[in-house]
Amino acid sequence: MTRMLGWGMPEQGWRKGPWTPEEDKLLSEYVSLHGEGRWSSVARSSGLNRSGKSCRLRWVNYLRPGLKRGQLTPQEEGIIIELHAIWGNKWSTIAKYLPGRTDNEIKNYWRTHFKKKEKSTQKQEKRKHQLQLQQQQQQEYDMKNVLSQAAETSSEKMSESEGRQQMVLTNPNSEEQCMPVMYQDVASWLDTVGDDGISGGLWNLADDYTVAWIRQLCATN
DNA sequence: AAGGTCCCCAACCGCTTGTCA
DNA sequence: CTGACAAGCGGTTGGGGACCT
Repeated sequence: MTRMLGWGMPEQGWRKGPWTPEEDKLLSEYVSLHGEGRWSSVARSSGLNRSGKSCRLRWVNYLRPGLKRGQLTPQEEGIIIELHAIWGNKWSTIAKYLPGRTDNEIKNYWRTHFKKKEKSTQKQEKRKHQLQLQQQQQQEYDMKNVLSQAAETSSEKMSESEGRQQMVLTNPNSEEQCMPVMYQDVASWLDTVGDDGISGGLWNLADDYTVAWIRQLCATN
């Protein structure tokens, strides 16, 4: 069965995979003679056994004159960060502000350089959550010990001075009702740990230029 | 040295949008 | 208005090289 693809040509027969130098030459010559556009006729007339889609992609991302090759500059990286904050994954829109760079290139760059940072941030969040749980469990455990001791001496009320932990005993046999009213602020504790421990990872991964740019962005926002 | 893992990037795929008869 | 086709876009995949164990 012959399946039709988006560009109105049969799937059978089109070459796929990496382009050869000969194919590049054919495509470049054809486009320089006839101009960009009408990609399906490029596919038919140029002698290339490639779909129009494939021809367009190859031209736009690789053969088009004026394309920059190689690593993005810190300035370009900064522009990407800033524009992505505005437009999200509108790669072609972002690409318009980076002459010589393609949407595909920017998209790939974002995925490899910033997604991993996002991933590491997620790991940090997970770690933080686990620590919170551990902290909570430890406090509950401590609390049970305190309660069991307290239950021995008193079954009424126990309160400590202001600004410190406070708890209310209603029924020593019911765990739920014995939950403390006030706990130490776990988040504030995590904040103190976070500077050189938990949240340090993101900035270790980010290069200086990125950090500088993000700081600059934060300062302007 | 060899096998495994990670990273980068070219290319493909499917969906959406624009244009025209 | 509608359907067909062309073109564009963003997400995803897969190959190959670099790096690690």
